[in-house]
Amino acid sequence: MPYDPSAFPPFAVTVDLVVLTVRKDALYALVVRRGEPPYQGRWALPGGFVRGDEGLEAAAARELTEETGLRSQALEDQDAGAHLEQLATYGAPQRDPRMRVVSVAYLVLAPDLPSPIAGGDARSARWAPTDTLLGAGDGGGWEAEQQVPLAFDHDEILRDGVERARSKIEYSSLATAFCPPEFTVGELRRVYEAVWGVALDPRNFHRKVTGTPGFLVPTGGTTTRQGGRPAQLFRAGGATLLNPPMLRPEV
Amino acid sequence: MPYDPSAFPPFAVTVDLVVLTVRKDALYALVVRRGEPPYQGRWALPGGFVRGDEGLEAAAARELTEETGLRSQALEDQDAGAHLEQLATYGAPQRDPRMRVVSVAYLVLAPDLPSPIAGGDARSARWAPTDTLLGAGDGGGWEAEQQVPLAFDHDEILRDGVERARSKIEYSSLATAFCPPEFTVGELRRVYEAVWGVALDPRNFHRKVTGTPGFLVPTGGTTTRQGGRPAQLFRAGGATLLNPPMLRPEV
DNA sequence: AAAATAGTGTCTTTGAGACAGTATACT
DNA sequence: AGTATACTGTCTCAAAGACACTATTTT
Repeated sequence: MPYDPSAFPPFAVTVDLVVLTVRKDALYALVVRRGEPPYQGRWALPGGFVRGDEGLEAAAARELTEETGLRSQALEDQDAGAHLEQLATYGAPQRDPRMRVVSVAYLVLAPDLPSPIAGGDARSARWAPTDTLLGAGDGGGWEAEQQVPLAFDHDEILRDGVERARSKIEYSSLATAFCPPEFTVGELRRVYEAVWGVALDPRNFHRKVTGTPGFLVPTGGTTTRQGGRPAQLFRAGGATLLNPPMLRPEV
Repeated sequence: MPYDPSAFPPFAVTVDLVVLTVRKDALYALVVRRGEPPYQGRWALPGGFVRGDEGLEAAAARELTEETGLRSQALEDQDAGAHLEQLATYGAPQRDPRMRVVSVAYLVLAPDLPSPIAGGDARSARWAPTDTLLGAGDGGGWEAEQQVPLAFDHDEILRDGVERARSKIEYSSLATAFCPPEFTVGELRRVYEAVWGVALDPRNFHRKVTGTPGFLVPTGGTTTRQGGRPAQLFRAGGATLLNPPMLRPEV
Protein backbone atom coordinates (compact mmCIF):
# COMPACT_ATOMS: atom_id res chain seq x y z
CA MET A 1 0.00 0.00 0.00
CA PRO A 2 1.95 3.03 -1.23
CA TYR A 3 1.78 6.25 0.66
CA ASP A 4 0.03 8.63 -1.68
CA PRO A 5 -0.24 12.11 -0.21
CA SER A 6 -2.29 13.41 -3.09
CA ALA A 7 -5.10 10.91 -2.59
CA PHE A 8 -6.31 11.42 0.94
CA PRO A 9 -9.85 12.23 1.95
CA PRO A 10 -10.06 15.66 3.59
CA PHE A 11 -11.11 15.85 7.23
CA ALA A 12 -12.00 18.70 9.50
CA VAL A 13 -10.18 18.51 12.85
CA THR A 14 -11.61 20.07 15.97
CA VAL A 15 -10.80 20.12 19.65
CA ASP A 16 -13.49 19.62 22.27
CA LEU A 17 -12.95 20.44 25.92
CA VAL A 18 -14.14 18.61 29.00
CA VAL A 19 -13.62 21.34 31.58
CA LEU A 20 -14.27 20.06 35.09
CA THR A 21 -14.41 21.83 38.40
CA VAL A 22 -15.64 21.07 41.89
CA ARG A 23 -18.23 23.32 43.48
CA LYS A 24 -20.84 22.76 46.12
CA ASP A 25 -19.37 19.31 46.75
CA ALA A 26 -20.16 18.10 43.23
CA LEU A 27 -18.37 17.73 39.95
CA TYR A 28 -19.35 20.35 37.36
CA ALA A 29 -18.59 20.59 33.66
CA LEU A 30 -18.60 23.61 31.39
CA VAL A 31 -21.16 23.50 28.58
CA VAL A 32 -22.12 26.02 25.92
CA ARG A 33 -25.40 26.42 24.08
CA ARG A 34 -25.30 25.86 20.35
CA GLY A 35 -26.53 28.79 18.26
CA GLU A 36 -26.80 27.04 14.91
CA PRO A 37 -27.87 23.70 13.54
CA PRO A 38 -27.27 20.90 13.90
CA TYR A 39 -28.35 20.43 17.50
CA GLN A 40 -29.35 24.11 17.64
CA GLY A 41 -30.25 25.17 21.15
CA ARG A 42 -28.71 22.08 22.68
CA TRP A 43 -25.87 22.14 25.18
CA ALA A 44 -22.48 21.00 23.96
CA LEU A 45 -18.90 20.89 25.08
CA PRO A 46 -16.88 23.97 24.18
CA GLY A 47 -14.53 23.53 21.26
CA GLY A 48 -13.71 24.58 17.75
CA PHE A 49 -11.63 24.05 14.68
CA VAL A 50 -7.90 23.55 14.81
CA ARG A 51 -6.21 26.18 12.71
CA GLY A 52 -3.98 25.24 9.85
CA ASP A 53 -0.74 26.22 11.53
CA GLU A 54 -1.61 25.36 15.12
CA GLY A 55 -0.76 22.33 17.26
CA LEU A 56 -3.54 20.32 18.90
CA GLU A 57 -2.72 21.26 22.47
CA ALA A 58 -2.27 24.89 21.43
CA ALA A 59 -5.73 24.83 19.90
CA ALA A 60 -7.17 23.37 23.08
CA ALA A 61 -5.43 26.01 25.21
CA ARG A 62 -6.67 28.75 22.90
CA GLU A 63 -10.27 27.53 23.06
CA LEU A 64 -10.00 27.25 26.82
CA THR A 65 -8.88 30.85 27.15
CA GLU A 66 -11.52 32.07 24.72
CA GLU A 67 -14.33 30.28 26.53
CA THR A 68 -13.32 30.68 30.16
CA GLY A 69 -10.49 33.15 30.47
CA LEU A 70 -8.50 30.35 32.08
CA ARG A 71 -4.89 29.90 31.18
CA SER A 72 -3.67 26.35 30.97
CA GLN A 73 -0.38 25.54 32.55
CA ALA A 74 2.33 24.01 30.47
CA LEU A 75 3.04 20.49 31.63
CA GLU A 76 6.23 21.60 33.34
CA ASP A 77 4.90 24.79 34.83
CA GLN A 78 3.55 24.52 38.34
CA ASP A 79 1.11 26.92 39.98
CA ALA A 80 -1.42 29.09 38.33
CA GLY A 81 -3.54 27.81 35.53
CA ALA A 82 -5.59 24.74 34.95
CA HIS A 83 -4.34 21.27 34.17
CA LEU A 84 -4.82 20.31 30.52
CA GLU A 85 -4.23 16.90 28.99
CA GLN A 86 -5.34 15.03 25.93
CA LEU A 87 -8.28 12.75 26.57
CA ALA A 88 -9.09 10.80 23.40
CA THR A 89 -10.06 11.26 19.78
CA TYR A 90 -13.52 10.70 18.34
CA GLY A 91 -14.04 10.20 14.65
CA ALA A 92 -17.08 8.11 13.86
CA PRO A 93 -18.01 8.80 10.22
CA GLN A 94 -21.43 10.25 10.98
CA ARG A 95 -20.72 12.03 14.25
CA ASP A 96 -21.27 15.37 12.51
CA PRO A 97 -24.04 15.23 9.89
CA ARG A 98 -22.50 17.94 7.74
CA MET A 99 -19.05 16.56 7.06
CA ARG A 100 -16.32 14.28 8.24
CA VAL A 101 -15.00 15.67 11.50
CA VAL A 102 -12.39 14.18 13.79
CA SER A 103 -12.39 15.71 17.23
CA VAL A 104 -9.48 15.54 19.64
CA ALA A 105 -10.89 15.89 23.14
CA TYR A 106 -8.93 17.50 25.95
CA LEU A 107 -9.54 17.28 29.67
CA VAL A 108 -9.17 20.38 31.83
CA LEU A 109 -9.21 20.36 35.62
CA ALA A 110 -9.74 23.80 37.09
CA PRO A 111 -10.37 25.28 40.53
CA ASP A 112 -13.79 26.74 41.19
CA LEU A 113 -13.84 30.20 39.67
CA PRO A 114 -15.24 33.23 41.46
CA SER A 115 -16.59 34.58 38.15
CA PRO A 116 -18.24 31.61 36.50
CA ILE A 117 -17.28 32.35 32.91
CA ALA A 118 -14.91 35.19 32.19
CA GLY A 119 -14.56 36.21 28.59
CA GLY A 120 -17.38 34.11 27.21
CA ASP A 121 -20.99 34.92 26.58
CA ALA A 122 -22.60 34.29 29.96
CA ARG A 123 -26.02 33.54 28.49
CA SER A 124 -24.67 30.76 26.32
CA ALA A 125 -22.27 29.10 28.73
CA ARG A 126 -22.74 27.60 32.16
CA TRP A 127 -21.44 25.13 34.69
CA ALA A 128 -23.66 22.10 35.09
CA PRO A 129 -23.33 19.10 37.41
CA THR A 130 -21.96 16.15 35.49
CA ASP A 131 -24.54 13.90 37.12
CA THR A 132 -27.32 15.96 35.61
CA LEU A 133 -25.64 16.26 32.22
CA LEU A 134 -25.18 12.53 32.02
CA GLY A 135 -28.71 11.78 33.13
CA ALA A 136 -27.59 9.75 36.11
CA GLY A 137 -30.19 11.32 38.33
CA ASP A 138 -32.65 8.55 37.95
CA GLY A 139 -32.44 5.25 36.20
CA GLY A 140 -30.19 6.77 33.64
CA GLY A 141 -33.09 8.26 31.73
CA TRP A 142 -33.19 11.79 30.41
CA GLU A 143 -36.89 12.28 30.92
CA ALA A 144 -36.80 12.45 34.71
CA GLU A 145 -34.33 15.31 34.57
CA GLN A 146 -36.23 17.18 31.89
CA GLN A 147 -32.90 17.41 30.27
CA VAL A 148 -31.79 16.52 26.82
CA PRO A 149 -28.53 14.79 25.91
CA LEU A 150 -25.57 16.87 24.83
CA ALA A 151 -25.02 17.55 21.15
CA PHE A 152 -23.08 15.21 18.88
CA ASP A 153 -21.28 12.46 20.80
CA HIS A 154 -20.46 14.83 23.62
CA ASP A 155 -22.17 12.64 26.20
CA GLU A 156 -19.67 9.93 25.47
CA ILE A 157 -16.77 12.38 25.56
CA LEU A 158 -17.92 13.83 28.86
CA ARG A 159 -18.38 10.38 30.33
CA ASP A 160 -14.85 9.44 29.28
CA GLY A 161 -13.49 12.67 30.73
CA VAL A 162 -15.19 12.16 34.07
CA GLU A 163 -13.94 8.60 34.24
CA ARG A 164 -10.41 9.76 33.43
CA ALA A 165 -10.53 12.36 36.18
CA ARG A 166 -11.84 9.80 38.65
CA SER A 167 -9.03 7.38 37.98
CA LYS A 168 -6.24 9.91 37.64
CA ILE A 169 -6.69 11.42 41.09
CA GLU A 170 -6.08 7.95 42.48
CA TYR A 171 -2.48 7.65 41.51
CA SER A 172 -1.50 11.25 40.75
CA SER A 173 -1.61 14.50 42.66
CA LEU A 174 -4.05 15.98 40.14
CA ALA A 175 -6.79 16.49 42.70
CA THR A 176 -4.89 19.62 43.70
CA ALA A 177 -5.70 21.06 40.26
CA PHE A 178 -9.28 21.47 41.54
CA CYS A 179 -8.06 23.49 44.52
CA PRO A 180 -6.93 27.10 44.84
CA PRO A 181 -3.17 27.64 45.23
CA GLU A 182 -3.47 27.23 48.99
CA PHE A 183 -5.92 24.78 50.47
CA THR A 184 -6.61 22.67 53.53
CA VAL A 185 -6.67 18.91 53.90
CA GLY A 186 -10.41 19.11 54.38
CA GLU A 187 -10.87 21.00 51.13
CA LEU A 188 -8.78 18.42 49.30
CA ARG A 189 -10.85 15.66 50.86
CA ARG A 190 -14.05 17.26 49.64
CA VAL A 191 -12.57 17.26 46.14
CA TYR A 192 -12.01 13.52 46.32
CA GLU A 193 -15.47 12.99 47.74
CA ALA A 194 -17.10 15.07 45.00
CA VAL A 195 -15.19 13.47 42.14
CA TRP A 196 -15.63 9.93 43.38
CA GLY A 197 -19.07 10.46 44.84
CA VAL A 198 -18.21 8.73 48.08
CA ALA A 199 -17.64 9.69 51.71
CA LEU A 200 -14.13 9.33 53.07
CA ASP A 201 -13.04 9.06 56.68
CA PRO A 202 -11.57 12.50 57.46
CA ARG A 203 -9.07 11.11 59.95
CA ASN A 204 -7.63 8.38 57.78
CA PHE A 205 -7.61 10.74 54.83
CA HIS A 206 -5.64 13.30 56.77
CA ARG A 207 -3.07 10.80 57.93
CA LYS A 208 -2.69 9.31 54.49
CA VAL A 209 -2.44 12.50 52.48
CA THR A 210 0.02 14.19 54.80
CA GLY A 211 2.09 11.03 54.92
CA THR A 212 2.48 10.66 51.17
CA PRO A 213 5.87 12.18 50.30
CA GLY A 214 5.81 15.11 47.90
CA PHE A 215 2.04 15.44 47.79
CA LEU A 216 1.50 18.40 50.10
CA VAL A 217 3.80 21.17 51.32
CA PRO A 218 2.69 23.21 54.34
CA THR A 219 2.77 26.94 53.72
CA GLY A 220 2.78 27.84 57.41
CA GLY A 221 -0.53 29.68 57.27
CA THR A 222 -3.85 28.59 58.68
CA THR A 223 -7.46 29.35 57.88
CA THR A 224 -10.84 29.01 59.49
CA ARG A 225 -12.87 29.49 56.32
CA GLN A 226 -14.56 26.14 56.92
CA GLY A 227 -15.41 26.92 60.55
CA GLY A 228 -14.11 24.90 63.45
CA ARG A 229 -10.54 24.58 64.51
CA PRO A 230 -8.08 26.44 62.24
CA ALA A 231 -6.68 24.22 59.53
CA GLN A 232 -3.17 24.23 58.19
CA LEU A 233 -2.77 25.53 54.65
CA PHE A 234 -0.90 23.52 52.02
CA ARG A 235 0.11 23.88 48.44
CA ALA A 236 0.74 21.10 45.92
CA GLY A 237 4.12 19.43 46.30
CA GLY A 238 6.36 18.46 43.46
CA ALA A 239 5.24 14.85 43.23
CA THR A 240 3.02 14.03 40.28
CA LEU A 241 2.78 10.28 40.89
CA LEU A 242 1.56 9.30 44.32
CA ASN A 243 3.17 6.44 46.13
CA PRO A 244 1.29 4.94 47.81
CA PRO A 245 -1.73 5.90 45.70
CA MET A 246 -5.05 7.11 47.07
CA LEU A 247 -7.37 4.14 46.82
CA ARG A 248 -10.94 4.60 45.74
CA PRO A 249 -13.21 2.70 48.15
CA GLU A 250 -15.72 0.05 47.17
CA VAL A 251 -13.88 -1.46 44.23
CA MET B 1 -17.00 32.49 17.56
CA PRO B 2 -19.51 31.10 15.09
CA TYR B 3 -19.25 27.56 13.86
CA ASP B 4 -18.48 27.91 10.18
CA PRO B 5 -18.26 24.55 8.45
CA SER B 6 -17.24 26.05 5.14
CA ALA B 7 -14.10 27.66 6.52
CA PHE B 8 -12.06 24.84 7.98
CA PRO B 9 -8.50 23.97 7.01
CA PRO B 10 -8.29 20.50 5.47
CA PHE B 11 -6.30 17.84 7.30
CA ALA B 12 -5.16 14.38 6.40
CA VAL B 13 -5.96 11.85 9.13
CA THR B 14 -3.92 8.69 9.55
CA VAL B 15 -3.70 5.87 12.04
CA ASP B 16 -0.35 4.63 13.32
CA LEU B 17 0.04 1.36 15.15
CA VAL B 18 2.25 0.49 18.09
CA VAL B 19 2.15 -3.30 17.85
CA LEU B 20 3.88 -4.91 20.82
CA THR B 21 4.73 -8.51 21.55
CA VAL B 22 6.97 -10.39 23.97
CA ARG B 23 9.61 -12.72 22.63
CA LYS B 24 12.90 -13.95 23.97
CA ASP B 25 12.08 -12.26 27.29
CA ALA B 26 12.00 -8.80 25.77
CA LEU B 27 9.42 -6.37 24.46
CA TYR B 28 9.32 -6.12 20.67
CA ALA B 29 7.56 -3.68 18.37
CA LEU B 30 6.57 -4.06 14.74
CA VAL B 31 8.25 -1.60 12.35
CA VAL B 32 8.13 -1.24 8.59
CA ARG B 33 10.71 0.23 6.25
CA ARG B 34 9.66 3.32 4.33
CA GLY B 35 9.91 3.03 0.58
CA GLU B 36 9.45 6.69 -0.33
CA PRO B 37 10.48 10.07 0.96
CA PRO B 38 10.32 11.62 3.40
CA TYR B 39 12.42 9.45 5.70
CA GLN B 40 12.97 7.01 2.84
CA GLY B 41 14.68 3.83 4.02
CA ARG B 42 13.99 4.60 7.65
CA TRP B 43 11.96 2.38 9.95
CA ALA B 44 8.53 3.61 10.92
CA LEU B 45 5.43 2.42 12.70
CA PRO B 46 2.89 0.75 10.42
CA GLY B 47 -0.10 2.87 9.55
CA GLY B 48 -2.00 4.59 6.81
CA PHE B 49 -4.76 6.96 5.85
CA VAL B 50 -8.22 6.73 7.31
CA ARG B 51 -10.73 6.30 4.53
CA GLY B 52 -13.53 8.73 4.04
CA ASP B 53 -16.27 6.45 5.28
CA GLU B 54 -14.35 4.52 7.90
CA GLY B 55 -14.20 4.87 11.69
CA LEU B 56 -10.87 5.39 13.41
CA GLU B 57 -10.78 2.05 15.19
CA ALA B 58 -11.92 0.31 12.01
CA ALA B 59 -9.04 1.90 10.15
CA ALA B 60 -6.61 0.73 12.83
CA ALA B 61 -8.00 -2.81 12.69
CA ARG B 62 -7.79 -2.82 8.90
CA GLU B 63 -4.17 -1.66 8.90
CA LEU B 64 -3.34 -4.25 11.54
CA THR B 65 -4.75 -7.04 9.42
CA GLU B 66 -3.05 -5.75 6.30
CA GLU B 67 0.34 -5.51 7.97
CA THR B 68 0.34 -8.57 10.23
CA GLY B 69 -2.55 -10.80 9.38
CA LEU B 70 -3.69 -10.34 12.98
CA ARG B 71 -7.31 -9.85 13.74
CA SER B 72 -8.11 -7.46 16.51
CA GLN B 73 -10.70 -8.50 19.00
CA ALA B 74 -13.68 -6.30 19.55
CA LEU B 75 -13.68 -4.88 23.05
CA GLU B 76 -16.40 -7.32 24.11
CA ASP B 77 -15.04 -10.37 22.34
CA GLN B 78 -12.75 -12.56 24.39
CA ASP B 79 -10.24 -15.07 23.02
CA ALA B 80 -8.55 -14.99 19.68
CA GLY B 81 -7.15 -11.81 18.32
CA ALA B 82 -5.00 -9.07 19.66
CA HIS B 83 -5.99 -6.33 22.04
CA LEU B 84 -6.42 -2.95 20.34
CA GLU B 85 -7.00 0.37 22.04
CA GLN B 86 -6.57 4.00 21.19
CA LEU B 87 -3.33 5.46 22.47
CA ALA B 88 -3.18 9.18 21.68
CA THR B 89 -3.29 11.63 18.81
CA TYR B 90 -0.32 13.49 17.38
CA GLY B 91 -0.80 16.59 15.30
CA ALA B 92 2.17 18.96 15.49
CA PRO B 93 1.96 21.25 12.46
CA GLN B 94 5.26 20.15 10.92
CA ARG B 95 5.27 16.49 11.87
CA ASP B 96 4.90 15.59 8.19
CA PRO B 97 6.83 17.94 5.91
CA ARG B 98 4.44 17.48 3.00
CA MET B 99 1.16 18.49 4.52
CA ARG B 100 -0.85 18.82 7.68
CA VAL B 101 -1.39 15.33 9.06
CA VAL B 102 -3.08 14.34 12.30
CA SER B 103 -2.31 10.80 13.33
CA VAL B 104 -4.40 8.79 15.76
CA ALA B 105 -2.14 6.17 17.32
CA TYR B 106 -3.44 2.79 18.42
CA LEU B 107 -1.80 0.32 20.73
CA VAL B 108 -1.91 -3.39 19.91
CA LEU B 109 -0.83 -6.14 22.28
CA ALA B 110 -0.32 -9.46 20.54
CA PRO B 111 1.05 -12.89 21.45
CA ASP B 112 4.34 -13.91 19.88
CA LEU B 113 3.55 -15.11 16.39
CA PRO B 114 5.06 -18.26 14.90
CA SER B 115 5.29 -16.57 11.51
CA PRO B 116 6.71 -13.13 12.23
CA ILE B 117 4.71 -11.17 9.71
CA ALA B 118 1.92 -12.89 7.85
CA GLY B 119 0.45 -11.02 4.94
CA GLY B 120 3.01 -8.23 4.80
CA ASP B 121 6.16 -7.84 2.83
CA ALA B 122 8.74 -9.67 4.94
CA ARG B 123 11.67 -7.65 3.66
CA SER B 124 10.11 -4.37 4.68
CA ALA B 125 8.67 -5.32 8.06
CA ARG B 126 10.25 -6.76 11.17
CA TRP B 127 9.99 -7.12 14.91
CA ALA B 128 12.60 -5.09 16.78
CA PRO B 129 13.27 -4.81 20.52
CA THR B 130 11.79 -1.60 21.85
CA ASP B 131 14.96 -0.94 23.81
CA THR B 132 16.97 -0.87 20.60
CA LEU B 133 14.40 1.19 18.73
CA LEU B 134 14.33 3.78 21.45
CA GLY B 135 18.10 3.93 21.74
CA ALA B 136 18.08 2.97 25.39
CA GLY B 137 20.99 0.60 24.94
CA ASP B 138 23.54 3.06 26.07
CA GLY B 139 23.24 6.53 27.46
CA GLY B 140 20.21 7.07 25.32
CA GLY B 141 22.31 7.83 22.26
CA TRP B 142 21.60 6.42 18.83
CA GLU B 143 25.24 6.20 17.78
CA ALA B 144 26.18 3.33 20.05
CA GLU B 145 23.41 1.22 18.57
CA GLN B 146 24.29 2.12 15.00
CA GLN B 147 20.62 2.73 14.70
CA VAL B 148 18.74 5.71 13.47
CA PRO B 149 15.59 7.12 15.05
CA LEU B 150 12.21 6.14 13.67
CA ALA B 151 10.60 8.29 11.00
CA PHE B 152 8.40 11.28 11.82
CA ASP B 153 7.55 11.51 15.53
CA HIS B 154 7.25 7.75 15.79
CA ASP B 155 9.85 7.55 18.55
CA GLU B 156 7.58 9.59 20.75
CA ILE B 157 4.55 7.52 19.80
CA LEU B 158 6.39 4.27 20.49
CA ARG B 159 7.64 5.57 23.82
CA ASP B 160 4.08 6.53 24.80
CA GLY B 161 2.82 3.11 23.72
CA VAL B 162 5.41 1.25 25.74
CA GLU B 163 4.68 3.35 28.78
CA ARG B 164 0.94 2.72 28.36
CA ALA B 165 1.53 -1.03 28.15
CA ARG B 166 3.75 -0.95 31.22
CA SER B 167 1.17 0.81 33.33
CA LYS B 168 -1.89 -1.01 32.01
CA ILE B 169 -0.68 -4.47 32.94
CA GLU B 170 -0.49 -3.24 36.52
CA TYR B 171 -4.16 -2.83 37.10
CA SER B 172 -5.70 -4.80 34.26
CA SER B 173 -5.45 -8.36 33.04
CA LEU B 174 -3.99 -7.21 29.72
CA ALA B 175 -0.72 -9.06 30.20
CA THR B 176 -2.62 -12.14 29.06
CA ALA B 177 -2.96 -10.48 25.64
CA PHE B 178 0.75 -11.21 25.17
CA CYS B 179 0.18 -14.90 25.88
CA PRO B 180 -1.20 -17.70 23.71
CA PRO B 181 -4.75 -18.84 24.56
CA GLU B 182 -3.39 -21.28 27.14
CA PHE B 183 -0.35 -20.40 29.20
CA THR B 184 1.38 -21.14 32.48
CA VAL B 185 1.96 -18.88 35.46
CA GLY B 186 5.65 -18.87 34.61
CA GLU B 187 4.98 -17.69 31.08
CA LEU B 188 2.78 -14.92 32.38
CA ARG B 189 5.49 -13.93 34.83
CA ARG B 190 8.03 -13.70 32.03
CA VAL B 191 5.66 -11.33 30.25
CA TYR B 192 5.60 -9.03 33.25
CA GLU B 193 9.35 -9.25 33.60
CA ALA B 194 9.92 -8.44 29.93
CA VAL B 195 7.50 -5.54 29.81
CA TRP B 196 8.66 -4.00 33.07
CA GLY B 197 12.29 -4.98 32.67
CA VAL B 198 12.54 -6.30 36.23
CA ALA B 199 12.88 -9.66 37.96
CA LEU B 200 9.93 -10.87 40.00
CA ASP B 201 9.91 -13.46 42.76
CA PRO B 202 8.35 -16.55 41.11
CA ARG B 203 6.79 -17.75 44.34
CA ASN B 204 5.12 -14.54 45.37
CA PHE B 205 4.03 -13.95 41.79
CA HIS B 206 2.40 -17.35 41.66
CA ARG B 207 0.54 -16.86 44.90
CA LYS B 208 -0.59 -13.40 43.93
CA VAL B 209 -1.74 -14.09 40.40
CA THR B 210 -3.63 -17.24 41.27
CA GLY B 211 -5.21 -15.48 44.21
CA THR B 212 -6.59 -12.53 42.26
CA PRO B 213 -10.22 -13.36 41.50
CA GLY B 214 -11.15 -13.57 37.83
CA PHE B 215 -7.62 -13.22 36.51
CA LEU B 216 -6.82 -16.83 35.64
CA VAL B 217 -8.98 -19.88 34.98
CA PRO B 218 -7.33 -23.31 35.06
CA THR B 219 -8.00 -25.37 31.97
CA GLY B 220 -7.09 -28.65 33.62
CA GLY B 221 -4.18 -29.37 31.30
CA THR B 222 -0.50 -29.22 32.09
CA THR B 223 2.63 -28.67 30.08
CA THR B 224 6.36 -29.18 30.46
CA ARG B 225 7.37 -26.93 27.58
CA GLN B 226 9.49 -24.89 29.95
CA GLY B 227 11.25 -27.92 31.43
CA GLY B 228 11.02 -28.87 35.08
CA ARG B 229 7.93 -29.89 36.93
CA PRO B 230 4.76 -29.86 34.79
CA ALA B 231 2.92 -26.57 35.08
CA GLN B 232 -0.80 -26.04 35.17
CA LEU B 233 -2.30 -24.37 32.10
CA PHE B 234 -4.58 -21.36 32.45
CA ARG B 235 -6.56 -19.09 30.22
CA ALA B 236 -7.54 -15.49 30.84
CA GLY B 237 -10.47 -15.08 33.21
CA GLY B 238 -13.29 -12.64 32.74
CA ALA B 239 -11.87 -9.90 34.95
CA THR B 240 -10.50 -6.89 33.13
CA LEU B 241 -9.66 -4.81 36.17
CA LEU B 242 -7.44 -6.50 38.72
CA ASN B 243 -8.15 -6.12 42.38
CA PRO B 244 -5.72 -6.06 44.01
CA PRO B 245 -3.51 -4.78 41.20
CA MET B 246 -0.12 -6.18 40.29
CA LEU B 247 2.37 -3.72 41.69
CA ARG B 248 5.44 -2.77 39.73
CA PRO B 249 8.48 -2.95 42.02
CA GLU B 250 10.94 -0.14 42.66
CA VAL B 251 8.58 2.78 42.28
C1' DA C 1 22.66 -37.03 41.21
C1' DA C 2 22.15 -32.37 39.62
C1' DA C 3 19.58 -28.77 37.72
C1' DA C 4 15.44 -26.60 36.50
C1' DT C 5 10.85 -25.23 37.05
C1' DA C 6 6.35 -25.47 39.85
C1' DG C 7 3.99 -24.75 43.84
C1' DT C 8 3.08 -24.20 49.28
C1' DG C 9 3.93 -22.35 53.84
C1' DT C 10 5.51 -18.94 57.10
C1' DC C 11 7.23 -14.78 58.90
C1' DT C 12 7.73 -9.71 58.91
C1' DT C 13 6.48 -5.27 57.56
C1' DT C 14 3.47 -1.91 55.59
C1' DG C 15 -0.55 0.22 54.90
C1' DA C 16 -5.81 0.56 54.86
C1' DG C 17 -9.84 1.13 57.53
C1' DA C 18 -12.43 1.55 61.94
C1' DC C 19 -12.83 4.40 65.57
C1' DA C 20 -11.59 6.62 70.44
C1' DG C 21 -10.09 10.71 71.94
C1' DT C 22 -8.04 15.53 72.03
C1' DA C 23 -7.61 20.55 70.16
C1' DT C 24 -9.50 24.92 68.78
C1' DA C 25 -12.48 27.54 66.53
C1' DC C 26 -17.70 29.65 65.94
C1' DT C 27 -22.63 30.19 67.70
C1' DA D 1 -22.45 24.72 76.58
C1' DG D 2 -22.97 22.77 72.13
C1' DT D 3 -21.32 21.97 67.62
C1' DA D 4 -18.22 21.88 63.86
C1' DT D 5 -13.88 21.02 62.00
C1' DA D 6 -8.86 19.59 62.69
C1' DC D 7 -5.73 16.37 64.07
C1' DT D 8 -3.39 12.21 66.75
C1' DG D 9 -3.26 7.56 68.43
C1' DT D 10 -4.42 2.73 68.53
C1' DC D 11 -6.20 -1.50 67.00
C1' DT D 12 -7.16 -5.04 63.41
C1' DC D 13 -6.89 -7.05 59.05
C1' DA D 14 -5.08 -7.68 54.33
C1' DA D 15 -1.55 -7.89 51.36
C1' DA D 16 3.47 -7.44 49.83
C1' DG D 17 8.00 -9.20 50.07
C1' DA D 18 11.59 -12.35 51.79
C1' DC D 19 12.62 -16.88 51.83
C1' DA D 20 12.55 -22.09 53.57
C1' DC D 21 10.79 -26.09 51.82
C1' DT D 22 8.56 -29.72 48.94
C1' DA D 23 7.21 -31.71 44.18
C1' DT D 24 8.08 -33.35 39.59
C1' DT D 25 10.26 -33.15 35.56
C1' DT D 26 14.77 -33.27 32.18
C1' DT D 27 19.75 -34.09 31.58
